[in-house]
Formats: sequence, structure tokens, C-alpha cells
Amino acid sequence: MKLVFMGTPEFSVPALEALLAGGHTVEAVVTQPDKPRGRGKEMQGTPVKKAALTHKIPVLQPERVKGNEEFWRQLREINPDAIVVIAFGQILPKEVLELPRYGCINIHASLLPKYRGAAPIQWAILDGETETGITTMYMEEGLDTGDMLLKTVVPIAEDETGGSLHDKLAAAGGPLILETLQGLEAGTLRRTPQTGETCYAKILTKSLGRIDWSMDAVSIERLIRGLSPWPSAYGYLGKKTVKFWKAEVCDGESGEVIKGCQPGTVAAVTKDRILIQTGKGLLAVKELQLEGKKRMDAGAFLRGYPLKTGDRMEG
RNA sequence: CGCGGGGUGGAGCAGUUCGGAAGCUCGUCGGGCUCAUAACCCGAAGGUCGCAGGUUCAAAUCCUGCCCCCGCAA
Repeated sequence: MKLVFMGTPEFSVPALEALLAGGHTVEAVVTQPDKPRGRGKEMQGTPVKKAALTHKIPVLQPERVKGNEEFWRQLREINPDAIVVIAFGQILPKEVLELPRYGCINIHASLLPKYRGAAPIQWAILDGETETGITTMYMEEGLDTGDMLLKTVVPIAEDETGGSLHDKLAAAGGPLILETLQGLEAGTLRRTPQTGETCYAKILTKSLGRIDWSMDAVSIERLIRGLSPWPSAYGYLGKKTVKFWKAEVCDGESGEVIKGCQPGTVAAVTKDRILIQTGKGLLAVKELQLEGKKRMDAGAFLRGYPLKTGDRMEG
């Protein structure tokens, strides 16, 4: 098929690669404009732009898609059979949605209708779901509300992080979009309206990762996993930020544990774990990172940092 | 030139202000104690103190340039 691909972050790249490997013709790639990123604030293209350039595909970076005459003209000129959209980051206006013969197909990182919106991957972990997946769907004007085409279910492992799940779902996107396009062309796909329980996955913000130690240990552990490696769950030790990378809910730790202390208190320190009191249960921190330092396991951290039982971790 | 922290035996750190024999906790190896152990005791190996210059009788420490890692911010 003759396609236009729209995407921005790393998540979109495997799908683009799969389309190319699958023999489709990607006439143009549309991605967000370059922005100053990273330390030093250098201008950087998006991951999708970089991938497109290595394949020598023309890249379009409209500041705004909506009401953009030049962009609209370029799209019509290409006249794609379908537009594949995955984590693009802009709302497409009606005229764009109606342009391609096979429509605008979106790859969404959840089992719709659950987790519509910006951060479905992480929210599935935060909510303690046991499985999630990806869905291909026809785009319409509502946010992730269009009729569904195909799904791939992906189980969420006990130690799943936002990062690991992101990678699994991104990898699953390639095969699913190929199968979807094939089905569209052959006319064998049914469109399934979204019915049943829906929910929205709000966009992640830095502040979401600030740990409230009065929450229960189960929720905090999910927060740590779901927000790893970005934006990460964190607290404060004195004035310094501490990021938490790995922890587990502590069930029945023996030894000298302070009983009934305030949430956020270091209830005990063992050879390779830091036990912190939460609103309900103890959290055993196994890997963490002090501001300016590399992430390290709790044992290494304790060798260099004088953390003692009774110290307070701020929220 | 966006702001800031840091690079010291395998790991994490102290020492740098006020230059002068390379230290701490842990790991590793050997030995001992013990029914046993991640516990304890004894001993050993292992470091161009990020790189390159400079100042000095003497530099981890002072000066200059460069490389790398990380937090904030995006």
C-alpha cells in the first residue's frame, strides 16, 4: 500500500520499520517539530524522524496539522491509500481523517476501550492489571473512540516496568499493523464498535512520581515499576531527590524492625534492602538512585550513604 | 554558552578548603572458629587517584585544556 506514517517517539519506530520491511511504500513520515532536548538543550529530531532519515523517507514536521494549508496540499498530492498513526501527538482534523481510501488507522497501546489517551502503558501497571495489549482502530474525531479492528494481548509480568512493557508493546505493533492493512485490503476485517467499560489514561507528569508514603506498599511498588524509567517514582532524603527503581512489598520480615512508625520512616536496614514504613505494610527498597549519582542496589547505596534505621524519607 | 553533582584498587564512599608516605565499608582469595552461616577472628592480592599538559623539592590535592557519567530542566 501507499502510506503516510505519523508518529513521534521511540514507541512508533518499530511499526515504521515493520511497514517498510513488509513491502509497503511509505511516501512520507509526519512527526513533531524538532525541539531543544537533553542536557545542553541541543535541537534534536524525534526518534521517528531519525528512523525516517536513515531510510531516506521525506519528513514533514508541521507545527500544527489542523488548518495547515501547505500540509493539507502535500497530503493530497501524495494521496495515500491509508495513513498509519501511532503516538503522533497531534489531533488530526476531519478532512485528513477522510482523505485516504482505507482511512486513518491508529495503533493504540491498550486493549480498547480501556485506557484511551496519552499514557495507557504505564497506567495499566499502576492499576495492577494482569494484561494489556495493543489495538488497531479507525480514527475518528473523538480521542481513541473509533471502531476497532485487531488486537494483540500482552500479559503484564510480576516485575514489569513501564519501560519493559513499552518495548513489548512497541514490538507487537509491527506485526499487528501489517495484519491489519492486509485485512483491510482483502476486505476481511470487521469493525468492532467500542462498547463496555472505558477509562482514560492521563498523561504522565513528573509530579505523579512523587511518593506519598501514606499510600499502601502495594500501590507504591506499582508506582515505582510503572513509572520506571520515566518519569520515575521519587522521594526526598534531606534536600536531595532519591529515585526508586526497584522494590518489593515486604511480607513478614524478621529482625529489628521498628513497629508502628510514621509512614516514610526507615523501619530497618539490612545488608541489601532498605525497609520503609508505608501507610499499609513495609516496602523493601532494592535499587535506588541519589541525585547526581548513578542508580545502584541498596547494598551499594548503604556502603556509601549513612542511612540508619529511624531516618525519615520525605514524600 | 540553560542550572547543578561527580569521576580515588572489583562495588559504594572519605581525603581536595590550609600540597608532603592512599584510607573506610564491602567484595574477592587463603586460613581459623562453628553442627552451620550472609555472623565472627587472622592474613593476602588488587589503585597510571578520568586523560593531557603546567607550577613545585614534592600534586588525588593548585593552574589550564579535554573526555566521560549523573540530577534538574525539556
